[in-house]
Amino acid sequence: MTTIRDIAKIAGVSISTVSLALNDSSRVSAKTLQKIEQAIHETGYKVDPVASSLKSGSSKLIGVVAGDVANPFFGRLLNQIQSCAIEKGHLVIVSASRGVALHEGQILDFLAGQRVAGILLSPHGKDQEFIDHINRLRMPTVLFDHKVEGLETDFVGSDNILASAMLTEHLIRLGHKRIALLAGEEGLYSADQRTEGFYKTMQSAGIDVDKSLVFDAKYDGDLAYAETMRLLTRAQPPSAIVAANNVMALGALQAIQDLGFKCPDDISLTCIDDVPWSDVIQPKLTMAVQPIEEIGKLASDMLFERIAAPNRKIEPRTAITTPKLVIGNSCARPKEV
Amino acid sequence: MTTIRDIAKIAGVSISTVSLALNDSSRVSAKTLQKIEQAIHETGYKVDPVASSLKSGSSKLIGVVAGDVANPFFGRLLNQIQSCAIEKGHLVIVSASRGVALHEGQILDFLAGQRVAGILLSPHGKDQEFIDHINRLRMPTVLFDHKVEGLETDFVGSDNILASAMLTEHLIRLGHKRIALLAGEEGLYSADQRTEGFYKTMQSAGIDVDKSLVFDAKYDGDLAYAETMRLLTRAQPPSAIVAANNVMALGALQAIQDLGFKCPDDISLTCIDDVPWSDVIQPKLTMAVQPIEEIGKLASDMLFERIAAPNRKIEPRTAITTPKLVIGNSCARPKEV
DNA sequence: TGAATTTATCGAAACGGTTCGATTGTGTAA
DNA sequence: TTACACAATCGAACCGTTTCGATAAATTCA
Repeated sequence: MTTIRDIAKIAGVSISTVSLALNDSSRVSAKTLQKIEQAIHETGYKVDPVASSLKSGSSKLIGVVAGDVANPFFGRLLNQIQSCAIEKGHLVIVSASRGVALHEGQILDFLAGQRVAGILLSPHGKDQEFIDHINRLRMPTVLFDHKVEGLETDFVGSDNILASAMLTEHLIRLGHKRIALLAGEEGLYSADQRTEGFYKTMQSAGIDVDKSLVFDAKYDGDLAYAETMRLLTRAQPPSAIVAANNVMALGALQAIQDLGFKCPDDISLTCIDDVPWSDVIQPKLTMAVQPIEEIGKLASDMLFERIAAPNRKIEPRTAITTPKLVIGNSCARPKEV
Repeated sequence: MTTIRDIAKIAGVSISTVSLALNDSSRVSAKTLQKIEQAIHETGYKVDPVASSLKSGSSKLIGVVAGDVANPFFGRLLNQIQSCAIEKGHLVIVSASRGVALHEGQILDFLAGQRVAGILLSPHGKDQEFIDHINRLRMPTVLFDHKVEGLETDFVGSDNILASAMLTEHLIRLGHKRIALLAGEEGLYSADQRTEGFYKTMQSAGIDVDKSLVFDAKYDGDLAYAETMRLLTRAQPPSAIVAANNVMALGALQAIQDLGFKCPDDISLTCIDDVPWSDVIQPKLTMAVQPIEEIGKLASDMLFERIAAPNRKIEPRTAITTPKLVIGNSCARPKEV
């Protein structure tokens, strides 16, 4: 491998001059710069990122930590983050924080150890210890998906309350009153917000929520399947279901089909989040879709802004994207109204 | 930050002794080891991975390079690789090789620069220059999905020929003769194999392939959509379609639905690859599914075996997994037989 | 008991950069 | 001409490890 020493020797200058030229070409004279560039070109020299990280304390890597890496939602997000990162000459270390032997904190430590330039995090933890941990890293951090109260970082998410409100409102307008909610895991920021949007909308429509129609299915497809089975076979079943995410909606749809019910004739179904290839699913689901690529772009931009200006003090920012209501044919008027 | 120097001072030994103890505890006496461990425990010391990489030439990172990061197929694979890596104390740098500003070779160089312990690669290139490039890296490498002739590395893939043969055979048994193929991009290893499996099966059944029914849709959903439109509206349309991957199948299905055709009544459809939540798609597709998690596990195991024994010469291995035929209800007997 | 091995530990030289303070050279104002 | 500012360059220390060769101590063997 050719090192900076070799370049210095070939160009006939000192090592420090080469380093200076490499990091800020205006610091050396045009003549020297030319000699150095020539030497670099001849040898195909590349600065060693590891050595550089060791001394400078920062690398061309960013860390992305999210819950479920297999969810297509995350795939699209990662894809977007990835292109943004590459544009800035960075690569992405990605890790799941759940369902993995390592604790979320350990993963963050690992990333910090690698001197990543910044972290994009969909946090799982939310207690004070977690907050302290993040603060201790002193690293550009942007949260997405889940906001953590008391943590002074940037945050990008979509308007969860609006999303479930949209869907609930849509159903109410069709005449539904007995609306079930397949909620996400209680305690998770996005899940709680989505639940809140549901309750609020029902309330302002003057409809009492039947608590037995609200179930914490923890964003899990199988739980949603089981609960939908129960909902459809009970006395006084709901006439519509709001699923707080895509996976649960598909679980519910499966249950509906397996029981031989027809959607939307027997029951209406809506959900938050996009479903891959939703166009070919019959019935086409009515959904509140989040602009995933936009979220990825916003989060990346915020992060790289901080990375570019490491010493400047930037006030924590919050970006909330607006979900879009996509009307399918999974909702109809309730049978007896 | 506490460094190895601090530990040495606290334990009252030299730096090199600490390093020795850290990397192979049998190299130091029990008494010294105990003192060192005590000091580490007190301070919460962690070795600096970057400094370690610089000197030792290897890190606890592995690189994964694949075509399309947004495809759920890759999401599930990544998920699997990820857990395997974490089990071995490694994290994953992931990058797309296509549709990205950087060239595949540059990404590999970047990874090598980071001293990744090994690379999992679904290669895009296949020419001699590419082969030389990989060889020059001298790094544990496992290829998946696409095999490159002439490259002496491990390879994990599924039996593509068998996969398309299964589907074609299935259709032939139902009585189909005019079968269309939506092929993957010509020149890509997996695509060519899938095409080969189709032709072979048709041949041994004594059916002449109508070349106008074979179309290179480049694994692309939109192209498949357009071609299916053409196929269905032409004179003498096919009675069945084999799609070489999931994305193209969904494009085809969309076209079928948009034209008001019924699957499988008007046309049968099958594909290679799993489709996320295929159970709720009507009709449920008949598919040859690859054992994604198994592929991820096999590839990771091979890689970490090489990483664990860096100097041992291991002959290149090839693992071919067997796809499974999943019967849905997207295939029926052709209309007039 | 003395020589030959083995074991435990150490000092110092890397690994390949960055960066600070010092040095030299050039142009400008007094 | 002297003094001073400023630009260009340099030497050396440092980032936090690993590892090699050397040394000292302990053990084995004849």
